[in-house]
Amino acid sequence: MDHDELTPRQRQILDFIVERTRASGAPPTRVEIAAAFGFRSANAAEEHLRALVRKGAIEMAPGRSRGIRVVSVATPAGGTGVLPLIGQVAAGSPILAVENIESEVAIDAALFQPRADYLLRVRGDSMSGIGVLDGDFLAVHRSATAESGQIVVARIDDEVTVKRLQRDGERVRLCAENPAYAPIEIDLSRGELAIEGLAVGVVRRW
Amino acid sequence: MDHDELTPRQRQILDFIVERTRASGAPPTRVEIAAAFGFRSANAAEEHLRALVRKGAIEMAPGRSRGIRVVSVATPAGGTGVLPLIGQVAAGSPILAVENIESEVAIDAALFQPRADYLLRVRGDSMSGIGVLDGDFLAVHRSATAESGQIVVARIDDEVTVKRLQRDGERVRLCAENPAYAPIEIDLSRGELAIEGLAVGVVRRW
DNA sequence: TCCATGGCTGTATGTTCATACAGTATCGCG
DNA sequence: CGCGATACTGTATGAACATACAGCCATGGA
Repeated sequence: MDHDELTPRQRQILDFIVERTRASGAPPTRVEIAAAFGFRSANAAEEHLRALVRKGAIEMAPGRSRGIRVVSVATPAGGTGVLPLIGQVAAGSPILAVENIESEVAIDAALFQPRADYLLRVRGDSMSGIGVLDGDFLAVHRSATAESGQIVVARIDDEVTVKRLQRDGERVRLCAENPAYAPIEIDLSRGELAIEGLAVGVVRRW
Repeated sequence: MDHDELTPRQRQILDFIVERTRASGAPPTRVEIAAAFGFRSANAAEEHLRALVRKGAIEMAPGRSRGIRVVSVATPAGGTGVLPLIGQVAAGSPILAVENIESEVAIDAALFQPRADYLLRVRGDSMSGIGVLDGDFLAVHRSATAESGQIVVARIDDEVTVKRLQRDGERVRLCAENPAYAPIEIDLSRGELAIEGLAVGVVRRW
């Protein structure tokens, strides 16, 4: 984890290993490392590798060719996440109901904070002011509550909408981020508002 | 690409190579493949590998240990893709150089079309007109060429920038999507423009 | 029927690789 | 000053690997 204590030379070696692994599909050998750095002896590479193992930057499988593994630099907490993509939400159905799931998208849910539970296809340009366009996928974290100022996925009269929440005591407003749309005023005491989740990110494919 | 013509056995071998590469960090050797399938001869693995090369499923580097590379790009079951996230590009360095890679993000590269090769952190609001904001991650497909009208990642005077390309014969313009920024005019014959890639999507985390 | 292809066993050879041991030189630290 | 750590050169050895060649058996065309 904390291989900040690496010497500059050791960091170069580590970088080379990462780069070479990515480029060629397998980690380099001692001789390849030596060649890349101009060492006349493969042992120089060997000793650098030992230092990297000692400092926790890599692991080595004994006796195994190209048995170098870079520790932890790569994936932060491997999330082999697949998020459901919600297209249109049928009236009266829960958002995550099977019939609403258009497909599954391979994205790590932990990319977003708090973690995303699903992607919602945005329709219309009511949020264009904050760069959320028609057709974008909104990453949504399920939550029944929200704080003033947050972008929420809400359900009003059985319709799912994305708006910015503004709370002022008992009075709540759902504001579009587009001057062409008027805010929606809601009286909480009548309980017409159901918050479905918080917007935590956007994914757009061109 | 279309190795549907693989026999069931060959597909098993290919799957094993993919799995093993992911699990151990390097492709398996002939002996390891033979051991995994119970072959009593490493040559059985060798011949399977040759068949896979013939059918375009893998490539092999001659004389190189663990020199197997799986050609297929869209990882099979949904794709556990990981894209490098490029923060700031050091002047004079290739975009994908290790020192530019800030982290890795678990997103299926095949989510985008054409496939994304890396994510580039956007700085500034010059593309805010099309919903690309400061801090967004631009999904980029590597390409040295682009057509008029496309959003490109280009390098001018050793600086990486995102703009819309407009080509008019020998004259090329790089336009911001923000009226506050003036278009950049470039004479192609002087060769000052290097196109690094095409924008294929956006990822934003709030 | 012959022949190509897939799928193996068995043996062998030369290269690639990991790794140990013996040195040399520099540098910062107590 | 001496010691340990870094950063190498040089040599060596055995295990790991890629890969060629010689066969065997089955299946599915031509």
